[in-house]
Amino acid sequence: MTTTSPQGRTELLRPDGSPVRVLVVDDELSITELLSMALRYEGWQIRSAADGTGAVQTAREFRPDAVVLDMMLPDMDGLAVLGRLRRELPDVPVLFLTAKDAVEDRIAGLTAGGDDYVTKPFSLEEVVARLRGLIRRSGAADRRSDSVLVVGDLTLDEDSHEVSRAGDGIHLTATEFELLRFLMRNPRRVLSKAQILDRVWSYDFGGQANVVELYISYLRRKIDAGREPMIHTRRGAGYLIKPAVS
Amino acid sequence: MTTTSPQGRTELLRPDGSPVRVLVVDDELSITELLSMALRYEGWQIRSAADGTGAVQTAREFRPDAVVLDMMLPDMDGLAVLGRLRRELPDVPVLFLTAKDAVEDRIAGLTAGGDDYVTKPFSLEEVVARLRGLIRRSGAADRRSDSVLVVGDLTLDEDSHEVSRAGDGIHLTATEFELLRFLMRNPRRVLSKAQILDRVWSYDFGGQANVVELYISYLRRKIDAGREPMIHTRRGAGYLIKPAVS
DNA sequence: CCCCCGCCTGTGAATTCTCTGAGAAACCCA
DNA sequence: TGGGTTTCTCAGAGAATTCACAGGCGGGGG
Repeated sequence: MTTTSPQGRTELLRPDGSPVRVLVVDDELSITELLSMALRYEGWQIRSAADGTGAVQTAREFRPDAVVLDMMLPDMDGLAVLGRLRRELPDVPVLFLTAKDAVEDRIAGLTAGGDDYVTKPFSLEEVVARLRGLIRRSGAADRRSDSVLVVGDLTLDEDSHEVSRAGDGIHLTATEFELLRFLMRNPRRVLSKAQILDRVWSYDFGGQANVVELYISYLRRKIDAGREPMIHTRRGAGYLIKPAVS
Repeated sequence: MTTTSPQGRTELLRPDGSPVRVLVVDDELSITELLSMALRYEGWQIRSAADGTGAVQTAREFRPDAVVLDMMLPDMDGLAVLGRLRRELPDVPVLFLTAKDAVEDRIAGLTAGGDDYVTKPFSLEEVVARLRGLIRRSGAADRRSDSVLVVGDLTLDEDSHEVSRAGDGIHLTATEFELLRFLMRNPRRVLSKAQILDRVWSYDFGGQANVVELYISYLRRKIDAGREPMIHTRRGAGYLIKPAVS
């Protein structure tokens, strides 16, 4: 089931109307804090654990609808944690966090079961999107909720990553896609460059804030090119997207 | 929930009808005083603390709906304070105060959880507006409260920063927008130039008082242009805005 | 009725913000 | 390993915004 808040954002809910529950497992406090903050903001209920033992314990009583699991934990191997979690909650989808250079083949095998993974350092947009996908597909949330964002004649499919305006397919790079997704999930709302940076770029990004301007520029070329513009600048405040008409 | 006071101002209230509670944390007394005064004027209940330890302590018993937190505290790092606050009050939104040049510093990720920040020196309008936004979105206040101010046929949307009169969109600059917002939040009430200056301009503004006249003039051109005027001068007292049809 | 003070507004300059081209570095896939 | 793609830095151009200054206007007290 989905519901629309007054701000116009759509939230995932469980069939019984209660908030989705997510368990976050990572030994770095800064990561669990960051994720907890961001996921709570999605309207989800969050519990966190710092090691495998704690994870299994918490899972038993919290009964989460999804788990975010760092593969690198102090007390036991990620696979072992996964095994015990599965004994506890056979059907819960898991989003793995892995180091960039980690053995991807092992992960690949694991995600065959409908799970998914992101590499550190990740962007929050990425984590939230993957998690939404997992929860949606697991059936914990109402299945009718779909994965297509629409603003005016612009559509973005979060599953297939297809974007089109007025029927014309548009090719976007990964970063462009995430930026557009963030804008489209907050239509008609001014988003500051800081907000965009925090959400779309990795948490360890230390570069110039003008990458946001740059990517807005890229998006405009692809999306607004020769059409009625949908992406608008609010000088001194940020950017927003809205349907072309009105 | 929102309610309208006898003076015609709309106030944010918690679902149970009690006033919103805000904790202000800053080591400079002049800042906490300034903020406390301004926020009390909004009808909110304010408590303040001068350091991290005091902040956590006060938060524990005061249970604020929002926190204003200076990132630069004598006893501990802003992030450390944040962590402890979060342990105490997982869902409370935080408005960070940061020095202008320290923005890049370690603000990264902070706005991701729905939090927000303003740079010093700030204007009170800015702080109040951001705080209202945070509280509104956090759900501490009734969700029916929305982000659109209306006076006569003039509307101002705080989310999209859009302004229109009788359906015609009007483009305002950042300062014009803040001034109009202040006027519209106090319809039919005379606001002195001093009040406006204190509220809309940064607290360290050292310029000529006639910027207010100047910006009123700008607003009139854009809003009253060729229409029944809504912005009125009370010679010797100040300005006020009210619906055109008296 | 006149003058003073407060208010209005045109001009222009300094500043800040945004956009975008060019190119280097990292990345990806074969 | 090699070429195409993507990400990001740097820097200059250009535009928008802010603000000071100063002359003009006009309301209303005397």
